[in-house]
Amino acid sequence: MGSVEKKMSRINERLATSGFRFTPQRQHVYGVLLGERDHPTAEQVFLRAKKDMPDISMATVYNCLDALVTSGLVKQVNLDRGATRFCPNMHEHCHFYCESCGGVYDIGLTRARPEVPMPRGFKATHLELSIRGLCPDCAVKKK
Amino acid sequence: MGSVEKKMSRINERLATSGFRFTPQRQHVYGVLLGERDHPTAEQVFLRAKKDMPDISMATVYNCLDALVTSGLVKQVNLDRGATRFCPNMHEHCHFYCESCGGVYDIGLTRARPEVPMPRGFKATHLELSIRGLCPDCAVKKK
DNA sequence: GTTGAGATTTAGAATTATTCCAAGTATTGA
DNA sequence: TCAATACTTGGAATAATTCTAAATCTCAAC
Repeated sequence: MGSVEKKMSRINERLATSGFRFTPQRQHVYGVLLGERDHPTAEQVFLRAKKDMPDISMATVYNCLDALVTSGLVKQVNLDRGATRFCPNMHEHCHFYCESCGGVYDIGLTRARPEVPMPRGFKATHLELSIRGLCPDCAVKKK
Repeated sequence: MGSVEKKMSRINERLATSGFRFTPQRQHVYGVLLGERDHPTAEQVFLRAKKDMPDISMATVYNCLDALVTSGLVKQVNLDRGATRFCPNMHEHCHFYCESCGGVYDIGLTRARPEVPMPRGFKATHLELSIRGLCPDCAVKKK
């Protein structure tokens, strides 16, 4: 069983443990995210989802994305003023944001996570690292 | 000369080196950010700025914020789906986002920045660390 | 299997956040 | 002084997200 199939099989229980139902729309939206790992916006997910499920609505796409995020199957990525992007990669990694083209890329994290001393009272649940700069294509063009 | 005055005196040259003019509106917007360090949205900056400069417009606030960000005087902070927030703290630090109340707090970074192995071709200009969780107030309430 | 409660989906309206535009004003340098 | 350019303003336009109400579906209890 491939990696994508494994992920798809986990969606049911993951949704359930967060109190959500497993629906064709949620499965399909998750499939769209797994299919093209380019950190699409809700709008892009909507357009892609409509190809195989023409009646799906934007409201449902938002609902599905929210359910997937809450269930811990998908990450929400906010790197600039534009639309939120979505990422089904739940391995520890960080995001690279290209300040020229706006593209977002996953960067693997090999080292241990950085230690941050929390001031008294703050309860951290997780840590996010992002990097801004130029992606390879834009770095070449800017020279 | 206090810290705020020092910062205000630097705004002129900083804007100039980025090709912007030093205007009363830009000075005032910067002052608003320095005055209350709670990571306000553009809307909040607008409301505060209007108190002492009643004719300033929303478009100008966006223009000023953009100029300040481009000049390296202010950071733009995107942690969730909501409006972009602005932060005049340019010391190395990270942001704590409270998932309950949406508040944003500066957290000092004592340790060295984490090392991230960049894939070939990517040119990183800077690194951002953010932490999600519960702020002290919300942590107590949730118990 | 019927029934009822609650979850989900849908289209579209509403709201929020940001950008764009055109006209007037200010500033700069020749 | 003049022209070019930057800046500000109000309002329109666009983009992103949330809300609403009605229809549909699912599950569990009966």
